Amino acid sequence: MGIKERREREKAELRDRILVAARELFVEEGFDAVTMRKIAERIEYSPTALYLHFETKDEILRALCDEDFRALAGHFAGIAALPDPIERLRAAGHAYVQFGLQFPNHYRLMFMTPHPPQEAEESAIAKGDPDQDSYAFLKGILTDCVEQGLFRPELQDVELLAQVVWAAVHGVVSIEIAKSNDDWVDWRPFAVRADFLLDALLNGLLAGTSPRKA
Amino acid sequence: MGIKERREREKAELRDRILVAARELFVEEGFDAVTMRKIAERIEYSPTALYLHFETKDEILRALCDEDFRALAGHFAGIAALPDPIERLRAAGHAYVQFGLQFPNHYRLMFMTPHPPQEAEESAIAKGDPDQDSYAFLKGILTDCVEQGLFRPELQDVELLAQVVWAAVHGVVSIEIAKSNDDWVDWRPFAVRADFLLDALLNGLLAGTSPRKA
DNA sequence: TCCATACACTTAACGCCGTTAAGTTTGGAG
DNA sequence: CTCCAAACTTAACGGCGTTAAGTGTATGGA
Repeated sequence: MGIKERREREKAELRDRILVAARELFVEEGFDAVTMRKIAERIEYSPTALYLHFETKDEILRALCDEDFRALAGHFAGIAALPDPIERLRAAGHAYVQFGLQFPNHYRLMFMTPHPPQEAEESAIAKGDPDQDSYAFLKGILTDCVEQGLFRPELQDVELLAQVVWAAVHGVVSIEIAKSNDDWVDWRPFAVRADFLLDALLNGLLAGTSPRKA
Repeated sequence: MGIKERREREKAELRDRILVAARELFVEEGFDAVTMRKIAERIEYSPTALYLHFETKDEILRALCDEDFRALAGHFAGIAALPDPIERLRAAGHAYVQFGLQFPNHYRLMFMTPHPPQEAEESAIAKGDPDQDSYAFLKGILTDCVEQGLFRPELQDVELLAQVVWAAVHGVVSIEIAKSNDDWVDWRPFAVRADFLLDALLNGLLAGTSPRKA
């Protein structure tokens, strides 16, 4: 009795088409252009049809976020192979920053917009798996740094380290997204800011006294 | 002939009442509750009356931002008196962070939301005056740090330093605002994160090799 | 084979939103 | 007293997210 299966397949297909359309709108027309009506028009269904697949618009956005979080994790591919954990950390920082600049609308949705607390995480991302969970990936790198004694000896809390490194890099990216066209500030080039912050922060974390220069 | 003056005074008064109402809504009901209609209801005028004083809703928000930027600068009062520029820098960081946590809706509007580029700055804030312009205040502190040789000698670009220090602190604050109720991460207490990041970054900037601990 | 039904989907509508067009009131100038 | 300009209102437009009610059709059971 493959009928039920076929039905489910078709339903999942439409669900996917909704997400694809939403993502296209996001990329092509920006944050505010993503409306239920426009998504519907793009897939040639009525707006209410979307509600058969998602409870609210917010759920569509959350699903998009999920995909984007996995995409972000994908941006880290290859980095795990670098032998030096400090190099890994730098490379991860660059990958993160590059992701943010390449997909500012997604980044804004993922990291700059408050969302209602997520339901107990049935988020389709395997939490803790570095291939899907970027935060876990970052913690993995920092664990190596700590275990190899690269950081100052009092720095042992990997969770805290991860949150702070993340915050720093997020700071540069999100200011760039929100404020880059604000002429109040005589902005240095983004890449300079990003590299400089990462270098300075690493200098502050590393055990050795001699400043590294990339 | 004080009639014209009286008229202007009354007009300015209503303008102020609009801003006050908008700010109240902001604080009491949050970001999305600030609508033209609710502002109007609060001051007991019709919604269209607002358009006699502001061209668009965005202009109201920009005016609010202006006030908030001055308020932020006010948060730094007293810090300028501290003799040690490093202490000033730390204190400024704390003041900034405290402002962000106390007024998350304002902070979100000021620093986490992209705005159309501002018109040639008739923004009512005296750019460069540390009492009104927080960015100038930060640059002042960093200029002192550089001139007193407290930073590593290759760090001379005060503009870059300001942008990077700001980015770091903004990172912690904005992640807190956007993500604090996200259970994916096992958050360390906010104050710990903020202090740790500031300390680590300062360690990376300072000339001396011995890590400072606050 | 025919019918009842479950389900995917649509049409129409509600109550919001920012904003505009077209009146209405009113107070001071001539 | 009249006229005008400015301040303000009412009514409306088009768009938004979302819901209620109705339609058509494929399907499983008789």
